[in-house]
Amino acid sequence: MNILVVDDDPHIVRALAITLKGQGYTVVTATDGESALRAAAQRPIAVMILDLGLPDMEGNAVITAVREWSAVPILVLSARHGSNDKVEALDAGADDYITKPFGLEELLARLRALLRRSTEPMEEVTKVETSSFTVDLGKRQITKEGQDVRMTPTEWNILDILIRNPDKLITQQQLLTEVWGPAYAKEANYLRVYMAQLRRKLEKEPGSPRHLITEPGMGYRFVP
Amino acid sequence: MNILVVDDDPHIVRALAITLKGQGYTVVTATDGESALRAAAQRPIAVMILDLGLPDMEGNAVITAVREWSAVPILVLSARHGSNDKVEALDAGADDYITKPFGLEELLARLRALLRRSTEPMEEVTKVETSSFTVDLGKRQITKEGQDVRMTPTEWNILDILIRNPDKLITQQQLLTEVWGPAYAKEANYLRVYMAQLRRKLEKEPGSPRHLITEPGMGYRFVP
DNA sequence: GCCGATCTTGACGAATCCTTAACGCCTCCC
DNA sequence: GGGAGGCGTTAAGGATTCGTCAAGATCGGC
Repeated sequence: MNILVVDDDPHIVRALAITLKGQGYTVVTATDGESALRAAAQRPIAVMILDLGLPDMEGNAVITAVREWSAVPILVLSARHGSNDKVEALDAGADDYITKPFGLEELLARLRALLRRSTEPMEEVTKVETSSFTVDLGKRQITKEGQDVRMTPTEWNILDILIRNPDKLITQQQLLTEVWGPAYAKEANYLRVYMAQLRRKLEKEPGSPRHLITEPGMGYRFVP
Repeated sequence: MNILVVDDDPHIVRALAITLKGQGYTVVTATDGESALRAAAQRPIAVMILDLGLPDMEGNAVITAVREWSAVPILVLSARHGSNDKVEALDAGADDYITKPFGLEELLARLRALLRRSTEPMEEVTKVETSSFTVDLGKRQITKEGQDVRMTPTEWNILDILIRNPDKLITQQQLLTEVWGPAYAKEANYLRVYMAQLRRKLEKEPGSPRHLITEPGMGYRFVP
């Protein structure tokens, strides 16, 4: 998680960097607008913390330039309390505005709020492809030879667990307790029935499965 | 664009409402936590402006309750300047925090920043066409065989969610909580009634739908 | 205060899914 | 070689869910 800190005062940059690193973030720094824009272009940035009093560029110009091509959240630091400055920065594309001097805790909390919102819409890229079928975990959609394959809730539950743990052995008890509840931990019959159905729907040769593998005496395994 | 204003002081509510309406927003108001939650569940809210000094509930409790089922941006107003209050509110799920007294211009600018970010990721999927009907999300207009089709608010809410997620399975709970609020998560009856109405209005053969598909036991899916 | 539109609620066959049992195959071990 | 246990397959019943209809309740506008 890269955080870009831009401030012309090296002391502030260093202090912020230490604090942020202590929180587990990776920190990238810049002391002027030019290098800030370059740094932002070089690597993926999760949040940009931007001081408005830069030597080479008007602060709002930096915001506008970044917004030309990126939607990265921008948190503005400024020594100016004027309402006008805030409005201009926010309307230029900033997401938040704190006036110096600020509390570190507040800065971190606002940072978390921004990160929460920006990483939330990041839907997990959950598309798994095998030689005979494709599964889109997000859409809950399965395709086999161009055709959509329908799944019942129980079938989907089982498949979901197996696919989210590729190549990993899932014991029968794990599957049973996850899908049916702990009370059914010994109903291994259910698994046989449903694994057979899954194979009939997904495998090219259900008789000799290549992706939904049985580990005799142990459990099942999904092999992409 | 609905904005929900929550404050126990009627003067502030009225002043804010007038200002916001002047900006072209639609304003919904509440003076305590209970009614705020109810109001938020009743209709789609674009932003929630929340005062923390409510008579019936702890302010952060309101935030937590809303976050149970909605990602709506929350802007907190508070008379308390303490850093701790800010951190707690932000970590509870608020997106921004302004201390009273505040400048109206700043409030509006922060509001714009929140709206920009929450509506930005909304892909411009404004027009969807299928073999039997056309939907214009922006104009809220539906055409079937040259004829305009009328939708009730609830019908539209459901259709809107489904169409904005083409091919994606939407759970019954998702639909119920998004349209009716989290308290109705088990009223699967409603969905059956409304899905039948949507099909009667949109599908060529409502008996065997081709675009509004049921996934038994799970939910519904819109297939273009 | 009335009327129309919309939303809620209940009930009923129909479709779908889950459970259960039976049978045959295979492997492993005695 | 035979038996036991685990596994795959199939089919039928019972349980759950779905689609449909209609009537009562609620809301909003005139």
